[in-house]
Amino acid sequence: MGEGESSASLYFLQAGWACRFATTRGGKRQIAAIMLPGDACNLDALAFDRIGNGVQMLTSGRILAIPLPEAREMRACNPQMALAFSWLAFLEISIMAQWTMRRGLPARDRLLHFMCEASHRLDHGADAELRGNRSLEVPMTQEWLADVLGLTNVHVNRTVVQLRSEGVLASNTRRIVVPDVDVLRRSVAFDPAYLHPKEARATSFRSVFS
Amino acid sequence: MGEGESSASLYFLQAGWACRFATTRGGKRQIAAIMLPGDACNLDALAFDRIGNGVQMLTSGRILAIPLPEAREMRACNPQMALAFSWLAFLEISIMAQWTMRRGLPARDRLLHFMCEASHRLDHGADAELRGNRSLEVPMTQEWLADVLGLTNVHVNRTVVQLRSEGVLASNTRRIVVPDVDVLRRSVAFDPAYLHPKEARATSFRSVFS
DNA sequence: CGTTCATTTGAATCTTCTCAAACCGCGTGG
DNA sequence: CCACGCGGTTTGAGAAGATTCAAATGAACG
Repeated sequence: MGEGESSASLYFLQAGWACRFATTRGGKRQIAAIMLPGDACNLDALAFDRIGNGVQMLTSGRILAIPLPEAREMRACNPQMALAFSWLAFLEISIMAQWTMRRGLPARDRLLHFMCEASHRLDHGADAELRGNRSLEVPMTQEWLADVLGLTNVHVNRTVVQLRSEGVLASNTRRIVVPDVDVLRRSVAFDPAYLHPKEARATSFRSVFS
Repeated sequence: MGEGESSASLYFLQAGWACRFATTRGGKRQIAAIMLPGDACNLDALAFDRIGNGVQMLTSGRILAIPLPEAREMRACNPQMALAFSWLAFLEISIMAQWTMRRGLPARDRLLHFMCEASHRLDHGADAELRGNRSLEVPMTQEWLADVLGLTNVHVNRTVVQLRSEGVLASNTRRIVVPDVDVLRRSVAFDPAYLHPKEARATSFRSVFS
């Protein structure tokens, strides 16, 4: 799905990692959000004709597509569904506020904060396989990670090398690995409240879309 | 309204400037959004019990408060209203994505981009008085602006001084002034598409809340 | 094996921050 | 009327963090 296009369906990610991105005037790719199992890829299609962001898979995965008219129908006729949609939208807002905040942190904290977010989101996400894991695999090259964090790939690399020497990270090509999530979480200040982990992710909802 | 509190009402800004902010662990204030006439201040109260951000006025103004139960009632019983709420939420998402992106720009562009956003939003906002003005008054100290842009007040100042010497800005104490918005818009790459200016801001909506 | 993509390293440079001090405008109380 | 304090702006100098450009190394895949 390219930037500025209009999409015919609403997409829900059921397995795998994906991201939403924009390309700046300077030709640089800016990743605006990452999607994990259970997340919607292009909720805004419900409201706007033209989508601001492109969407791309980071891994192989499974996607559920709901034709837009059908999705709008669901929203209009089923109040539970409408609530679930808007709950997802507000969660996105909450997460994006943190992404803005994160941009103010130094590179090391920025990277660790992102890893923490990912691990918490997987813990509460739709893919039961991924919940409560001791370790975390982030299926991104350092270059993609740089676009997520708003850093250069070079600087991300220096930071990764550093964190590896501290034992917080491991990495092979195309993957950043957190061997022990507990160690990660102790190494940076992270308050998962903004992910609203406790509040039911509209339970009826998960059973439908995940 | 403080951070982490729960709010009893939904607040709509009818006149004046306000902002949503969070305080970081380091005690620094991070402004997550600014609200202009016609904007909702705490839409997320519709979904979450505890609000992540504090809300504060930047100027005197006028606020419309709708008790939460009543707002939820409106959403549930009036499909038009529900659509309007969610349209506002998606607009917020779109704007916040740009705020993240903006953090990747150098200070000068960051500042100008923000000014452009403000001028466009005022042009399409609820306060008719403010529409189509040749000049723009941003009622913020450089220190607040720094918190918006994620810069230090010192660096904002240097940037302001520079832009003033170029004739793009003027400023007296407590106010940044753009004498000529056209000059501003020519001085930085800015695409207002993300503000979805064309799409009706749920017209029925504006008449109710503005 | 050669090609391509990703990671790593170095050196120079740039942007922004920090700390510190001076300055200015404005209102308050002496 | 003046002295003072306060919040906001301005300036300087040094340091930290991140970028750029360039090149070397490594891993995977046909």
